[in-house]
Amino acid sequence: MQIGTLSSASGVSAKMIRYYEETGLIPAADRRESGYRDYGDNDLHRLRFVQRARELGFSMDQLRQLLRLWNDTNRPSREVKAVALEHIAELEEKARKLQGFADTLRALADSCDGDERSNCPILVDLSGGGHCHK
Amino acid sequence: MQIGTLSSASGVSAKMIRYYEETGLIPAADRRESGYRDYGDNDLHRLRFVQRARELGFSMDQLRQLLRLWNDTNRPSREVKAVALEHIAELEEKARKLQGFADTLRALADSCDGDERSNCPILVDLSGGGHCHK
DNA sequence: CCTAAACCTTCCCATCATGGTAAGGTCAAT
DNA sequence: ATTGACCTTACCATGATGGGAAGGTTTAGG
Repeated sequence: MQIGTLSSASGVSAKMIRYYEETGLIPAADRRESGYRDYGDNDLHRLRFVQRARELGFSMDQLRQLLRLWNDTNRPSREVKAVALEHIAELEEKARKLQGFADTLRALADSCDGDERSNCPILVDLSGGGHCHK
Repeated sequence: MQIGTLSSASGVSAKMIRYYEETGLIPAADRRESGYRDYGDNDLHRLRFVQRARELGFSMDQLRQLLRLWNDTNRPSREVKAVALEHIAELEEKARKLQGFADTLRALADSCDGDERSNCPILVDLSGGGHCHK
């Protein structure tokens, strides 16, 4: 299978497949005489795994861990669960932070009339209003 | 005021102040004969505004909009509110997406024993388990 | 057999916001 | 005059991705 076929079948762009190889996330592909990369079903399987994990927001570092565990059929599920839980904590922290920003802004927006007049509590707050004693 | 003083007073690194100038987010600073940048209170005020908005997750593009509105004391508050609401929607969408990832993973992690045995539903799912008829 | 299209290869550049570092100029205090 | 703290520009790096150029390969059609 050529890289284009693998790309279509896995949903990962050829560009990214080469990048994953270059950075060692996946092993270097076999080459034909022409220099073309040549893949097999196991490569497709692995790349689909990578794609699924990326869709779930795992970083490439976490993917490296997951792939190591994925290759080792004898690793305890405890280790996999630990990586997953760590990632869950990161995701939830990021989500909370963003929602916090949204809530802060929402409160400001609610206090802004949003009409043709120029008075705007949003800009006043961003300017440091309330913290400035001048 | 030199750039270091402005940096301490605003909480924005000197590096980023130069970058903001280079990309046109803030106007080019006055220069002394030595070539040193020279700032005044208005610059500090503007940079604090920028810093507050960055803390709230506004992109530099949105900041450009906000600064334009901030400079124009006669703009209707409607325009400011529109930028804020747009950003709120973006933040909430990102937060929802991350929380969705977390929920998906949480369900997988809950079904994983996390013990010394190797059986792990998390990896099975990431491998495409359930979608593969093979 | 020749050509054109559709592949593939490597290499370089860009993103966005930020940090680091290096080589060199300036200023203030000792 | 020296030292140390400051400033300047210029370049490189991040992480994950896309874009494009310049050139080689393969395959199908005429």
